[in-house]
Amino acid sequence: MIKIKFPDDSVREYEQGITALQIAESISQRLAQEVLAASVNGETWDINRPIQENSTIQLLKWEDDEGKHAYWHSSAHLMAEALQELYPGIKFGIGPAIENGFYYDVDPGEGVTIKESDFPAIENKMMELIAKKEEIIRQDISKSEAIDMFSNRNENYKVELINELEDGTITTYSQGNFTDLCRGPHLPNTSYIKAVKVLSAAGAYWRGDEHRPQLTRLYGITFPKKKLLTEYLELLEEAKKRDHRKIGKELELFAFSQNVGVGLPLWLPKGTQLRLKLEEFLKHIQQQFEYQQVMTPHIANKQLYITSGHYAKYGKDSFQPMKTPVEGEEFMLKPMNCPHHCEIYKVIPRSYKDLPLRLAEFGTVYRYEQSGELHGLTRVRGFTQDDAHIFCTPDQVKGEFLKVVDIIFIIFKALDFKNFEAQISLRDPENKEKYIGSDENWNKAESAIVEACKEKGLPAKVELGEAAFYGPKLDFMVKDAIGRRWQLGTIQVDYNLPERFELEYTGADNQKHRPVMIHRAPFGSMERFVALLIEHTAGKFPIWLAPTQVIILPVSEKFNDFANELSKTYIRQGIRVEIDDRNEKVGRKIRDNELKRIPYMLIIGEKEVENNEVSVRKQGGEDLGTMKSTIFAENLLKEVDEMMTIDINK
RNA sequence: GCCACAAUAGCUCAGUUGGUAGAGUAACGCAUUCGUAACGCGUAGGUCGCGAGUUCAAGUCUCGCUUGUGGCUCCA
Repeated sequence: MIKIKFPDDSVREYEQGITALQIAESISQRLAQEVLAASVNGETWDINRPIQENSTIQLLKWEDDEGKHAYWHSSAHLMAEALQELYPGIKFGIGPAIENGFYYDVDPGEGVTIKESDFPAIENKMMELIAKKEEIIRQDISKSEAIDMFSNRNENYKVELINELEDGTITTYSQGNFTDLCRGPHLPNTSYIKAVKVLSAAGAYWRGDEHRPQLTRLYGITFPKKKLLTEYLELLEEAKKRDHRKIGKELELFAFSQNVGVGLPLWLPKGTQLRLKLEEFLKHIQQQFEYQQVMTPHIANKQLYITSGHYAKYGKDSFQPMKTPVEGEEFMLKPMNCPHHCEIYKVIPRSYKDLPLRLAEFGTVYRYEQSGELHGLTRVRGFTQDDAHIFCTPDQVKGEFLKVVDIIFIIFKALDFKNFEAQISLRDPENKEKYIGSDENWNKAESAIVEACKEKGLPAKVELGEAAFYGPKLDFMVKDAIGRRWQLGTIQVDYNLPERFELEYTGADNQKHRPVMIHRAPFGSMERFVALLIEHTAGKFPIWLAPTQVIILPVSEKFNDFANELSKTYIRQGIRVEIDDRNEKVGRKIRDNELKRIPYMLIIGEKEVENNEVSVRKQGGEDLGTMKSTIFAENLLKEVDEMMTIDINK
């Protein structure tokens, strides 16, 4: 007999060799039906794998990430099995479970492509295999056996993976005629899967290396109930409605023109209004944090980027230098603001008393992003960073870092960005030659970031090898409507540029010292931030940002003149007003659609005109009754003012 | 840049096996007019992304390009 301990610390005794599934059965039939995987002494196991010794166990269901993971991982195998039947000779790469579903990278062979139109056939084959209720069987095999097995089947991708594994740790999972190299865990059989959907096909380089063959990545998702699949697909449809590209067009916020060029956004009047309010908001905060605003040109002599080191690294992938009438003279569009700010630093000799020096600029930069990378406002070729560079002493780094984190928190709170993730990007210790700067400086910078996060109680994921070539960074990531992660706020420590630009300050010891530079952009870029803001709010902006704050509706043509006068008065006071004077030509349903993104609606009829009043409805339909038009304006301006003015001491 | 898919009126989309280009909505005009659940009549709007090819005939088939979309790689 062995002792099995449960999450609630209760202990039961079972026969040696019992499985998690049998344990579940001993508790309740319902549980046995729902359990998908089990955590055994902290390791995730198949539920039909015999347990030989005293263990701590947790039964994992669909609601548990590990349960879902096993479920989707088995689904990936199921799709692979279906593909193997439909495309003889197909070779397999890797096929993991992901956040929503799973994928499998496959090489269907020379000249064979798997297209969207083939998806139904794949789905049907999967359903067929499910109906067979095939057992999924785990097997330990030796490295040489594994190599033999997969070599015989020409599975060169798998053989490559096996070669990197240690003998004695290799397992395979089989179902029907399909056997895959796999660590598991998996479902006991294929019949657990009830609803399948192949979602998309995409190219993916083998092992993420663009110099290696490109495989076909098939994305799919499965569910234990048909209804869950339907709901998921509906959710995706709903999410599409929040797409910033769609809303940006509908609300006339921004546009693109092929004549201007791909990836170069045109900010329309309403979008500009929104963006300017955000800039004003950040300027106000920065003022309180003692930043100084600067302005620099959009181009610079190529030499500036040779000095900064950027030309060597990015020169050939950038917008190419432009020539001048002077032979040999070349200028570049600026891809970042840092070198310009370094030059500002150097204009006058600096003392330790000047530090920290915080230079801020809404700086527009141009980067030649790969054509396939461009995406709405989130990835463009010309964009404006809410940039600032903090020049400080090494001792001030941590303190300044913490203050920047505060600014980012203030912004995310004011705009209700709750689900952000923080990521600390450090260098890859295996590949130090990829980075510029001394070991000592890197270690200092990296520990400053890690400590600062700890002090702020900010749970941050640490990623090795994700650092910029000049220094480590802390990024804030936010998800878009369909769950893609985008980097917004960023704080980067840089010991490199001060070195290259030979920046100095005179210390209290009357000696020259090198300052440290912190790059930071709380929004990241205005373009990307606005994009994510649109997706988070679905275009229903808080009143201080709303491109249109008030819409005036005269109920009849007779009152159009009054409405027009009122609108002019409001606009002069700085309220953003629109008139809908189509009167009753337009039905309420249309108006509701049109108005759902506008905070206030003012209805003008006979009574209102007589008394110089407005009947106010709030976004969503709440009736606030009638009031003097001047009172409404005063209240609105006061409300906006309060939202714009953040007191950092609170 | 690579893989897959797409492109028809300002917007959302239909257009069968190749046979002269359609709807809704928005815009404009006339008529109507008091708290909105699409008033009526009318007008205008398209080189079917661009360029070749096949054909008596191409929105539809083939090829190339452009732009967009979902991924991969990249992201100073």
